Amino acid sequence: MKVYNTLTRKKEKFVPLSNEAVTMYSCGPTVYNFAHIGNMRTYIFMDLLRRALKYENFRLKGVMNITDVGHLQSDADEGEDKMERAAKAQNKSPYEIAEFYTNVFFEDLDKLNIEKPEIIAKATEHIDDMINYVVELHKAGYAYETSDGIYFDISKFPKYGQLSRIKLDEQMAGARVEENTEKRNHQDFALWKKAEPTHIMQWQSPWGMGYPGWHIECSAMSTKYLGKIFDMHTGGVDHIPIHHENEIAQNEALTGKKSVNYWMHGEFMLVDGGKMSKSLGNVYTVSQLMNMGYDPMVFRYFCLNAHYRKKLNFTFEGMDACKKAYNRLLAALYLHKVSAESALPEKLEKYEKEFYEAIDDDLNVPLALGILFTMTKENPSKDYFELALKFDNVFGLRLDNAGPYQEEELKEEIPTEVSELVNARATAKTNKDWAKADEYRARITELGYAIKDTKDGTVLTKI
RNA sequence: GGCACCAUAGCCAAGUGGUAAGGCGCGGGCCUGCAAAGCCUUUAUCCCCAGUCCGAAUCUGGGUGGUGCCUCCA
Repeated sequence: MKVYNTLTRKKEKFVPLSNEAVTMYSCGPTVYNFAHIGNMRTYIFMDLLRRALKYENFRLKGVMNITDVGHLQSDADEGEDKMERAAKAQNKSPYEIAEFYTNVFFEDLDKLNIEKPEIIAKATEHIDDMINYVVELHKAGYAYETSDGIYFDISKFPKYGQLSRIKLDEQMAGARVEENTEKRNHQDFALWKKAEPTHIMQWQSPWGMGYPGWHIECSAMSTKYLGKIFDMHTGGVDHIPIHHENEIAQNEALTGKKSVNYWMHGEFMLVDGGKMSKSLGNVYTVSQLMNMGYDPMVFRYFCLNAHYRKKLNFTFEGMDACKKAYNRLLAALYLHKVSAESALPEKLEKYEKEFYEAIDDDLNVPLALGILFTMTKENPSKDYFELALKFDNVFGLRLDNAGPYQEEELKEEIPTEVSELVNARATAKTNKDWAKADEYRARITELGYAIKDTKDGTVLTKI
């Protein structure tokens, strides 16, 4: 498989360190709030990568972190802890908050048919590993203590900035962040923070009570489960400049060796052409989409329709298009499912090869979807259905749900006024009184229902 | 100010040197009393300018426009 490596900014052939299993670390959620659809896009990307690797017969050892430790609002060492703020707002303990949102997160993964990585690592269960890591860095001279914590000394790691390709001296030092005067370098980041007595989540450490910095969490846990050097690391593009840069510094300071061979990042999802943000009120969750009548698979399809390294603009117009496309896809596949015919082996081979090449080329899933659509246009054959299911090992679109095209069932009760009109229209139709029939239909429409005459009878849908 | 990405039909989106996948929509047709749904079918020369090449959406240079990051962030 060829994958795009952020480190080299090139597509490279993927060669694992070991034949046993691909070692992959994926940045997971901070569980202080609902994950939104932008977050989920990144996990869908991770899932596609995992599925594609499996399709190519790699075995996997994946780790995903659950950040259930509070981190500060800003790296400027001020501001409130996110977990604590949520806890206060909901009058619960941080652990309750974390548990609640962790569960919701996994439910969302399930809804979107995202496979859980083999190992799920909670930050609060790895505090000792983090402390040990900080101690090591401190001993080796890469960290120093200030009045409020232990910081990583960037100047001791000259390679800093290799992933994002920033030049440190060109950054606007302190432009939007209050400088912490005790820090030796502007980019130095906290490995461990000393806690104020009021801070709820804190642990005993060689530096008194405190809590870990965000970046050390991922380094400690990836090292613990995957070793100092592993194959792949995934995350969102926003993590490139700070979080992953810091991880590299932490991991490589001690070994002097490249810690991750392939860095892969999923692009952002935009909403209406701009950034998703709570203040703009354009943040959606999977549950909200479901309440609006969108099956989670429609959202997954929406994400699959664009390459993972391209920004994807979320609009409801786009979602409607995908909803239709997805439903038609299932309907088309159903014709193959119920067919007893066989397909020409050379055609099956051709589609399978095209699909493989698309996936193999840095996960060109949009192209692969196009291939699937083209295949469904073939004369119905159970073989095409079987092949589609094989493709679905990568797509994860639950194509086995293929069934005859169905109108959405009305979830609510139909008002008697409407059902009476439906009956009256049926009578008028039987009497070939078209004027009356059309009049009834117009009134049904006014009441918010659409009426369709199918060969199996009249169907009502909500407008 | 710095870094990065992007610009393909009405919309979404593949394609990165050999003559524009796929989806939605629109138009046309079949079906229907008429509609709707369904099915069939049609629909672009690739932001602008200059250059390289037998040949460029694809490479180079210069513009213009958009987005993200540089602060927690998927």
